[in-house]
Amino acid sequence: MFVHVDPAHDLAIYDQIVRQIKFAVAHGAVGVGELVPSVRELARELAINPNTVARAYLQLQNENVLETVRGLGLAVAAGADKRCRQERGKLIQARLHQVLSEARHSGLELAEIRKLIEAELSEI
Amino acid sequence: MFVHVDPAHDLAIYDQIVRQIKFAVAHGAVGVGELVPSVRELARELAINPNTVARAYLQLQNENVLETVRGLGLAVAAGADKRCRQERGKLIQARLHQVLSEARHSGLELAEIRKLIEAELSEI
Amino acid sequence: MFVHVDPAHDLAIYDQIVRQIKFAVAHGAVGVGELVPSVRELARELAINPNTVARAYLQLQNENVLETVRGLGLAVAAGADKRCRQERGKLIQARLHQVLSEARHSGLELAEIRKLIEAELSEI
Amino acid sequence: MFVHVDPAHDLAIYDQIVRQIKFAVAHGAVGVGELVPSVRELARELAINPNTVARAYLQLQNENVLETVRGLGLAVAAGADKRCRQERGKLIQARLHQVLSEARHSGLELAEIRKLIEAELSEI
DNA sequence: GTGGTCTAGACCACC
DNA sequence: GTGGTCTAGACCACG
Repeated sequence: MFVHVDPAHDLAIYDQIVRQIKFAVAHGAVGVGELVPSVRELARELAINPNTVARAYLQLQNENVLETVRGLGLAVAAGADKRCRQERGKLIQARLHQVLSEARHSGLELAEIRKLIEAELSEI
Repeated sequence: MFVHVDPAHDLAIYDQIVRQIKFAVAHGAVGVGELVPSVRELARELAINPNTVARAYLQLQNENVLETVRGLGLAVAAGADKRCRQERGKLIQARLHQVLSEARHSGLELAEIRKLIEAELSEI
Repeated sequence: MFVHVDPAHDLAIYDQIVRQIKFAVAHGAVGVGELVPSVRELARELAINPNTVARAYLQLQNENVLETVRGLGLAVAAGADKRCRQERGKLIQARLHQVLSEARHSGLELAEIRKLIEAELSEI
Repeated sequence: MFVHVDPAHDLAIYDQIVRQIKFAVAHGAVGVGELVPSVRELARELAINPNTVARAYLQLQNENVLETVRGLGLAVAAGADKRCRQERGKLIQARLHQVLSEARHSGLELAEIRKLIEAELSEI
């Protein structure tokens, strides 16, 4: 399964599931039209409360990532792959913006910031 | 005053105060040994409950940023300025690391990441 | 239950709770990973305000003795047992040091101090 | 002067004064019948609030360590030296009792406690 | 059910 | 005046 969860993480469990499903959809790990695991199955697998999985799936439906296929379950919605990729890009950009602007406001010089960035990039 | 608070922000009010006091200490807006505004005064100024301010101040004491001067109030602890600056640096580095590694894991090419960074840096 | 509180004691109630939880952890009365009584339950049991219990638990989290398990409660953190035992040892040593050095400074002869100690030890 | 005060100490300032006066009396640093510094003089010397000194002196009068000498000030009361020495002895004994009993209750073996004590005694 | 946060108001010791 | 502690009761997100 492409989802794993860490109850000790500060992010809510249902949110971890949401993100990972979106991530999987963005990467094509699950294709458009494919069924995701049922609420009960995923809950059993992750050893968490089914309500938590249901909540994650509900949010994914509200964001048009998943859609119900009557009698079968939930499937990845048409266009969800593209939307997930876009969202991911925007998210990263927004976070990058926030970090860099905070770094600047906290008094670091541009040169110092560049140094930090290069150090991090070379690590990856 | 060097503290302002946004109750609509997702960060807890007491945490906003904690961060801003640390920020002020790191910048020298309040020097070592100086008194910070009293609990009641800051509460009145921010139009929040004194307990909330007290909680923020309590945490700052636990982190050795403030110390009580009995009967007078709370003062910036010795060495707090240096420690706050260091902490700030580490925090920024950690966040930068997280964002960049997430960017990399989400499939962006190094060249694309650099483009985003340059765009953000030039904005600042 | 392994916690009891004396409101007449000069030590703050929340601090009594903190110490007794640490004591229980050090002794293994509650094992690593086990849940401690919920805030509301302990408050009811001790007939005190839930906020007071919450404050004690907050401090125990800051000292890495407890950690939240979302939706379930607070559990003893990994390694907390060892840390609590160490802390207890250091505390006793520090207090012993203080008493003995005060005794010496107040003019008592070594022989007299030893007499006092033997008297106390035989009592225990 | 035989009194010095640390506002950062956790003990209340007035209590620090009380203890040090008693200590001085017990040692004979100030003899029976001798005058102690006036409230104003001591306050100026220690750079603290005169009310604080007054409170300490008040308590010392209540405990019959000092007595007023009309027109002159406060003097060490007759027999105060003996009483201070006795009190000091009892205090040390009580504290020793507390530390040793806590050490025992926290699970340390008698042999271990003795080791700690010897280590401390040899240091002094 | 759980903890986390916030408000409101009280009493205390200390300076 | 100051901070420290405690009570009472509310609302929230999470599982």
